[in-house]
Amino acid sequence: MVWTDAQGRALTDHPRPSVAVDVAVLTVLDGGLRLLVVDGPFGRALPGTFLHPGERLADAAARALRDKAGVGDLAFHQLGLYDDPARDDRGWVLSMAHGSASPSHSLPPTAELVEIVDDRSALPLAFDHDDMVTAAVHDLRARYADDADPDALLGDRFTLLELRRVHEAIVGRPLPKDTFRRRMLTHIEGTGELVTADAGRPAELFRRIRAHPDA
Amino acid sequence: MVWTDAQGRALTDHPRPSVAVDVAVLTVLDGGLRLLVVDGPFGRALPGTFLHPGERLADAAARALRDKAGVGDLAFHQLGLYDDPARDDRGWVLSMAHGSASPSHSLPPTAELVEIVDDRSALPLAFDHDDMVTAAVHDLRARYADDADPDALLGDRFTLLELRRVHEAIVGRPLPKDTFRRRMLTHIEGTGELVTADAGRPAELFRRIRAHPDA
DNA sequence: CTAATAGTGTCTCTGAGACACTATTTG
DNA sequence: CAAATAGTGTCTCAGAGACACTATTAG
Repeated sequence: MVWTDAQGRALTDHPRPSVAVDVAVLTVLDGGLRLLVVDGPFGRALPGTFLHPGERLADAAARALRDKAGVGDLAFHQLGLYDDPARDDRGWVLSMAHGSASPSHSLPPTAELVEIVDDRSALPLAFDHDDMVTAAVHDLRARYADDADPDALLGDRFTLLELRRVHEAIVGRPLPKDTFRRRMLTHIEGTGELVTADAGRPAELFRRIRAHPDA
Repeated sequence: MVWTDAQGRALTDHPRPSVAVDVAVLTVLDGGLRLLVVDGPFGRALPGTFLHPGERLADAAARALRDKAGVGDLAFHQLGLYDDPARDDRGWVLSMAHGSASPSHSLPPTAELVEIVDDRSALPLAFDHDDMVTAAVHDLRARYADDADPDALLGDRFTLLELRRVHEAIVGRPLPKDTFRRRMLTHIEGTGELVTADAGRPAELFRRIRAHPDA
């Protein structure tokens, strides 16, 4: 049996698009957001690849990160499918944009990180990757608005100052320390441990609390 | 010049997936959420279609709604790309799920509307369409949480009772009328007009306010 | 001691929820 | 008049922001 679409054409008669995945990996460095980019024949671009036959999108995205940028084990999620037929000169290519956030020390030292300015890459990217980056930044901001550190940009344990620096980089403005502390205390819990910096009173180390208590 | 991927294969050598679009159209009827479904060879399913060569996803989704369900002129947005290689027995088919909301009176009288119970279709759907519906319901709820009527489920003018009924259907629980009124007054503005129902004091008609004042 | 950083007490403002009240219509 | 629906006054509670205060370290 051959399945046909509404126009009576067999499925296999349809020219099909190539499907790609691209991943916008964001990180926090020097108090600001940065984006992982790779250089290729089209200039600076997000790490990406074409979907292999039968492959899952998540697997393709992980493969792109590994092969193009040398990073592994990142969590990411879908942002949107970019579908302008003219978005790629090579032909009809749809690309599923993914967003990810990861601590800068987990990226290879050779990784090229460009600044995020005004929710965009400071250096222009190939294809429609600039739009993907803006979507990734907005998505990151939305997910950090109501949680402490959902993407584990910090390690298991962290001080409230470290957590606040991460949030400030993501929202792009300074946050009041007292309000921030009280707001976060519903999402994190103190270990008894103290850690001392160069000067001043030692800070307590906190850890994330599992899930939302209302879920 | 022939572009190749990281494995050195030419792009055109890749077997490519079929790409489909599916649309979860939600509406409010009799105080509850309903879903527009169509009957096909696989049973009840969301209206959908295969992407035609060079076509935009939005155009394909609009075409599916027109051809499969007889509805036009709906706004929708992307929910996610469903990519399980085994999701469709006919072969390798990726499907971009879209969500939409539209007033029930704008749907054809013959449209089949199934109830939404517990964020799912009361009747099971083909493929992975049940998952798409749940995503659409959550998306709808998120977008109505901070706005009056972003998808224009009501007409230009409406009473606060009508608006509250819509929100109650979407969040799935009754809402207190006084709090709801005060919360909505930042998103809507009163016309001077009054409208009288069967009994009781006439209600004022309101309209949506353009955009968020903080944007 | 001072400088520096961590953390708290408290006031104000705003918004949600609860509850009772007033206002305006039909019959 | 009673019934029904629209809309308001007001109290309480919770959370955000502002500001000043206390606490604990290094030197």
